[in-house]
Amino acid sequence: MASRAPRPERREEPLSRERIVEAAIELLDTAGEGGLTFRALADRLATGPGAIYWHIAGKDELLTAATDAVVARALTPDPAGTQPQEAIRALALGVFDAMDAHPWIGTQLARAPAQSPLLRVFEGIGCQVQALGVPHAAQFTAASALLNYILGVGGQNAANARGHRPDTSRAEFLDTVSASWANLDPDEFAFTRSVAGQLRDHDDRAEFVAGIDLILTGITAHTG
Amino acid sequence: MASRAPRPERREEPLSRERIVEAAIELLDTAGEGGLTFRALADRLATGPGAIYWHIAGKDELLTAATDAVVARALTPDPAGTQPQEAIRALALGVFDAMDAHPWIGTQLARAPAQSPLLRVFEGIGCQVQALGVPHAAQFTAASALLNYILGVGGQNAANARGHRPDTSRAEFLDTVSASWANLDPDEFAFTRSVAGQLRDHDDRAEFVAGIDLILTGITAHTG
DNA sequence: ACCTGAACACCGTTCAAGT
DNA sequence: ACCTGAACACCGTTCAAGT
Repeated sequence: MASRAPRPERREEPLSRERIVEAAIELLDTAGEGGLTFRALADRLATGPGAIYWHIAGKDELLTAATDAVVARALTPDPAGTQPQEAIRALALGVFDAMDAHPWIGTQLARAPAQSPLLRVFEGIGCQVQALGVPHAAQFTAASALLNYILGVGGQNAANARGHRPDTSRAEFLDTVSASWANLDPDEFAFTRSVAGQLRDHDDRAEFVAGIDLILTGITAHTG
Repeated sequence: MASRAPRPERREEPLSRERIVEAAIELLDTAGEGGLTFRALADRLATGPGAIYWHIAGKDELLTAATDAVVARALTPDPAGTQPQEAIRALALGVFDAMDAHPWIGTQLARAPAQSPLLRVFEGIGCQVQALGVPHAAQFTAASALLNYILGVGGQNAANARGHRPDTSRAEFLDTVSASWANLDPDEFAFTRSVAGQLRDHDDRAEFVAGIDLILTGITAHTG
């Protein structure tokens, strides 16, 4: 009665770090954050769980490598000559879109110590902050603020993705949350109730950029 | 040879949801995010793992309840009559200090769906954003930006706390990271290298408020 | 050098049995 | 009603044995 697992593809190529990471990304995308186990991964690669350890030290390294690969793809170098503000928006949107397509990297980035690939994002933002003419002493704060905002959004995206069934549409989800906000106690949650409507109609991506722009306004306020 | 576990305190009071949550907070604080298991918790409460399930649905609910309790304590109502900007700073710092004392809530808040206790923070921020005179259409964006920034910082704090041994001092940790930044490839990480010094000397808490102020500047830029 | 898969030391969770 | 603790179905990880 035990149904056969979806038969693993014939393994022609030998195992490699890259094939393992690629399979892990697929598993995370299709089965969610809880779906990545060494056994499931080994099944997909038509091998035993132990084989993976020859190429990867452990689960932490696997998760980091998977996040690294996805973020690296998102960080295509922007065309030279763009204005700093536009370049920052492009960079941030690149990360946002990657987090939208692979919600699990939101969780992962929030957990990653200040190492690659987070550092690459920080570097990219920082360069443009410099280009904006922000005084040196304020550059660290400015770049950190932008990065932390991006990470916060990513975490929330990941949490929301975990929160509902993958088949419920975005609009459906927003409707549900919006309705629950509208039903909150008016004494305790006056503000939240008042923006419940905005939540229902909002566009995640536009909202995300609006936040970036808000911070950019703050960064450049004293710069001219 | 197996050393006795630190003997559980005599259990005089009956088990209760509150005692369980309190013990969970202690365990998370002392043993870290990985230290909270139903078995360890049961030991501390001088009972079996199954007993806990009579009071709490499962681990997710336990984690949520623990975070809820800690955040609730941090959100003491600020004295009436404070300026909105100051009230937002106080609110944010309350959350920051809580995350500093209990790094695991950084992870937890980043994971929490838009439910309590996150919602209470959002509500508090939103009220003050209203008080700032931000137009209604922009209030949601403004409050979200602040909240997401706070969550991002919390996630990084938690990641850093996980990253090093609990006995290494803050200064030691910053020294290590700063040194590793200073050793990065100058071609790829010019900006990051240039702020390595600022990282070593910075004050987390002051840096956090500086970020809040940056966003507040952006929020009020078009308001007068 | 690389792969295999049984085995180990854990988890969260359940549940029959007790009081 | 509440507690107990063995048992179940998992995990990540290791490792002797194979090729």
